[in-house]
Amino acid sequence: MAKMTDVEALADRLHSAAIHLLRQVRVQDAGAGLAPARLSALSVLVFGGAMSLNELARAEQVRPPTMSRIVDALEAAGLARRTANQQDRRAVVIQATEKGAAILWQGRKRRVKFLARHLSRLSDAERKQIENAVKAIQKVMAK
Amino acid sequence: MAKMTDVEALADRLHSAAIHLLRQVRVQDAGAGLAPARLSALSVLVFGGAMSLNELARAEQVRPPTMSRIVDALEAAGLARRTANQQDRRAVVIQATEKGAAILWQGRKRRVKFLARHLSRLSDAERKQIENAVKAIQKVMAK
DNA sequence: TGATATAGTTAGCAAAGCTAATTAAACCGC
DNA sequence: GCGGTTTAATTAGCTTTGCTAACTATATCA
Repeated sequence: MAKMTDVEALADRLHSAAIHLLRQVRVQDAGAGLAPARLSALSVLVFGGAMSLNELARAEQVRPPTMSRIVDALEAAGLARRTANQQDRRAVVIQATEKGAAILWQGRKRRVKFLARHLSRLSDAERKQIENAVKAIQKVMAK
Repeated sequence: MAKMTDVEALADRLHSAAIHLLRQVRVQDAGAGLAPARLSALSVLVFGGAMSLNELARAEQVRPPTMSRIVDALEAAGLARRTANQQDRRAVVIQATEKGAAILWQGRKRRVKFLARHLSRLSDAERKQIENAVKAIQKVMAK
């Protein structure tokens, strides 16, 4: 690649590593029987608690109509529930059901165990490096 | 989260960091005017050189019919070319055009510069940690 | 040569993204 | 407190990207 600074070369490799990592992890999600966008939205609901459609759409970096349809599907599958917001009757309150939370925990466990199985082949020192790198990335990519 | 080992906790945070990183980077790709799967396939062609449809599909972890349609779109946009394989006349040879390579380099540059801008706010030591982490991840996720 | 395997495409479906337009409620200025 | 504007969500309709099943054409092999 023509004339890249060191930082750019690092950025390039970090990007590539993130892509490959997520590709492999995504294979695990097939077992959940829930399409990726739905699983991801459900995850936000389970970990973030009840929220409005706009909030959920923003959290998932998706437009409201897209999220509206995803919530339709989650509701149809009995994994989430829309209720009225009494303070603002234009808005809806979306929350995960018990069943939704249960399904999500299973999927998350599968994914994390898959990754952990790989990471366990590394040395403690290497894992420590990854931990520090994750911290640095979170710091710098936040907002 | 109920009873997670240290390695699992690290896996969880690594997973989350990768998702957030790629989400932000993907925003940059909007500027390429090329849908994500097309951009990604084109990238494989530019960096991996000419290959068959099956090889390209495998590289992108996608089924042949899906890739066939993506290549249709790349051809229609003048970014890739199908030619006959003389040794095996069932197969096609797919390669990026000059225009395809040029577009890809632009997009890649934009993406890498975006990431590099963020990474440049870190210390040398932190970047070194990320570099080591990337190496460890590549080692362990390869294959 | 005839059966089988392989490369690619076509057809048709589902999921997930978008914008534009619509409906209903809330808010605000006077 | 009424009229205009803003905001929350949905509906409609398009595109892209994924899949499987079925088909065509070529290659391979017994």
